[in-house]
Amino acid sequence: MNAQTNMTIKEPFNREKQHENKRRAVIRAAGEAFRRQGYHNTSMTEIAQALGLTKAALYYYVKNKEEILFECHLMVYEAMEGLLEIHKGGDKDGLSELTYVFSDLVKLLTRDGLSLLTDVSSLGGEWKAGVLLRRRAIEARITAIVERGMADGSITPGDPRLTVFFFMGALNWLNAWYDPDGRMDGDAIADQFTRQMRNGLKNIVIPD
Amino acid sequence: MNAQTNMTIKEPFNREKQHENKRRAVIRAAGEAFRRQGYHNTSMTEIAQALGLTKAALYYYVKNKEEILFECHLMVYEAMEGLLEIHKGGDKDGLSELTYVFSDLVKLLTRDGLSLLTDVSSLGGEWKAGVLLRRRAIEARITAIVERGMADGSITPGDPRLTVFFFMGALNWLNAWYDPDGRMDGDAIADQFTRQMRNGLKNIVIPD
DNA sequence: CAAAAATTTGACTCTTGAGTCAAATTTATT
DNA sequence: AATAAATTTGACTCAAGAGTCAAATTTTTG
Repeated sequence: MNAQTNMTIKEPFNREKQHENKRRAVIRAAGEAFRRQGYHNTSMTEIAQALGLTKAALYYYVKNKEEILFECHLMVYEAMEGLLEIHKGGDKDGLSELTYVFSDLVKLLTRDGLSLLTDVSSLGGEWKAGVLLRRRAIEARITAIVERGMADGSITPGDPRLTVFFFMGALNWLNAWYDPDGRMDGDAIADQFTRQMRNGLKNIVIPD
Repeated sequence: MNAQTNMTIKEPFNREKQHENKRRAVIRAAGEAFRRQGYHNTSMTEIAQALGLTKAALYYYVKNKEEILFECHLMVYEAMEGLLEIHKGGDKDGLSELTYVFSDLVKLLTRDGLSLLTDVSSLGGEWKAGVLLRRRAIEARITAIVERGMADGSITPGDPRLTVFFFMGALNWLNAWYDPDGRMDGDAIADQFTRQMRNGLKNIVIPD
């Protein structure tokens, strides 16, 4: 293992890493703009300017605008799946697991520009299908937790899918009002949201 | 009051009414398309085709595409304000009023193509401001109900605005998944959503 | 039916923004 | 320094779609 070997192995890896990092930055910048102004109200030129580049340069990192939107979606979904993974398989009851998951999801979305985009229609066939598949997979995993909670008696009976749609709305609606640079604290939001979600589902006798 | 008088008074009125009705139809058709595909993925030509017309004809009823989007927003907000008006000033406590309002809101949005659009960014200055003002007015009215509920002890204490954002998300998220032609019953959705919202807010001691 | 008013259209212009590409520039390698 | 590889750019093409308008068509009215 001489210097030569080290270089031929490490250098190219670093190169790719550099490239990949810059690519990420592009997706990031685009994502923030998309969140604020929407996909179609954000031009490639704008995205480039946010990075001190020229539109043409972006195409060195990315196939086209649609791919950027796709990756934006994916980036969040990946993070969400990571969260689900972390909280999986505890011996807690359904409601408890859901509580932890939901709380972390809110925290995830109130941090560093990571945010759920809702514009799926701007993706063509293949890509759109991919995103929807991914979204449904996540919803399915959360639904499964809810179902488990209903089965173990911790969550009030009801249509599990509806149950999930209800509080997923809160997450998706975040983009419309939450300002990362504002004075609202992500953790405080997470706390109140989580309590509201949890109390809405807890299976106890609630007086009229 | 001869025939002449009747005509000069009635006819023009009817004319305008016809015109206004067709205008409404344009907004309606556009709104449905916007909901499904988004504003920018819907061309004026498509909207026209949905009505058996030509793009050019639309401009007889409407100033431009932006105006259509504006009216789409307004149409829903108007209906929502109507609902709020209906339930106003009962002697009920805050939570009760909120329950009725919310239930009716869900029903409103699961009926006849009336649906909340989220794309505000595609509106320019004046129009955008108008829509946001209207939206905030509605949120303020609902927030006021929540505040009253917290004051009279029917709703769990907390940041009222956060409280409202949470369940307003459920309404806005409806568009993403609810299919009017599907087999889900609007009333059933309203029932479960309302229960979930209400339980989430009810001010009782909830065990861990 | 004829005149007038209302409605619709075909064919057009214009702008915006995505995407391309050969050449220039910068960075790494020997 | 010279060469090669990576990165960036200016200047371009191209398509889509919004909006216009004079003329054609349809509807209403007297």
